[in-house]
Amino acid sequence: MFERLMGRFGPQGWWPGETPFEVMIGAILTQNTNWTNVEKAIANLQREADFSPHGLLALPPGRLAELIRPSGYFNQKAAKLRDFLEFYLRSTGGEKRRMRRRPLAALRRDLLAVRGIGPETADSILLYALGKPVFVVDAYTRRVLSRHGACRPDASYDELQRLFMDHLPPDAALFNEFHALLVRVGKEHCRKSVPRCEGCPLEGLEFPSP
DNA sequence: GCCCAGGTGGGTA
DNA sequence: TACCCACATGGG
Repeated sequence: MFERLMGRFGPQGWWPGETPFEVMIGAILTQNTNWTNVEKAIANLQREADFSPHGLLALPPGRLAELIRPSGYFNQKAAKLRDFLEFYLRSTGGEKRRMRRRPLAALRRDLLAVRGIGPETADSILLYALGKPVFVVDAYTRRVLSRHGACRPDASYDELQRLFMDHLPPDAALFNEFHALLVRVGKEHCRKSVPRCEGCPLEGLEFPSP
């Protein structure tokens, strides 16, 4: 799958964010939301609050919600962002590299304990912000794989994650590209409304039955 | 107007 | 565990 996708689309250059911190904020804001809407919200935060953890946390909660309005679910996401910012400051204690140095399993567990961070957001932060070899599963991953008979349509997050991580080397660069490519092919060929994958580069691949 | 978008947490049985 | 639901904007 990876070779076919890479051959068709080439490197995707993910994640679209300047700093690890920006990637983390983007990971929360993009939950069930189009990335272009997230870009508007991030632009607002950069313009109005210098995009620093302390700067964002210093905003009145209502103001924060107003700034991220374009990303949708803005009231919920404002509360999630504040909870995450508290966690971020606690975890780094002013020393940004501290989070990256922690053992992976413990860090993932602590991320999942933050209100508003579920498995996909936690793993996106681990992989795309911190460079950890963790495979990110999302709606596209499930749809693309089930369309091509590589998993059941109702496969769980952990099940899908294991499918990749048990069969690939723990390589963050590989996981980064693979997930981004799955999103790309999901958008262009395995769309929800189009049951046929017209011209899909994965056409004809065979998988062992689950 | 309608569908969709890089989910998550709370409630209920 | 297995559903069901609220949350919300913006683009095609």
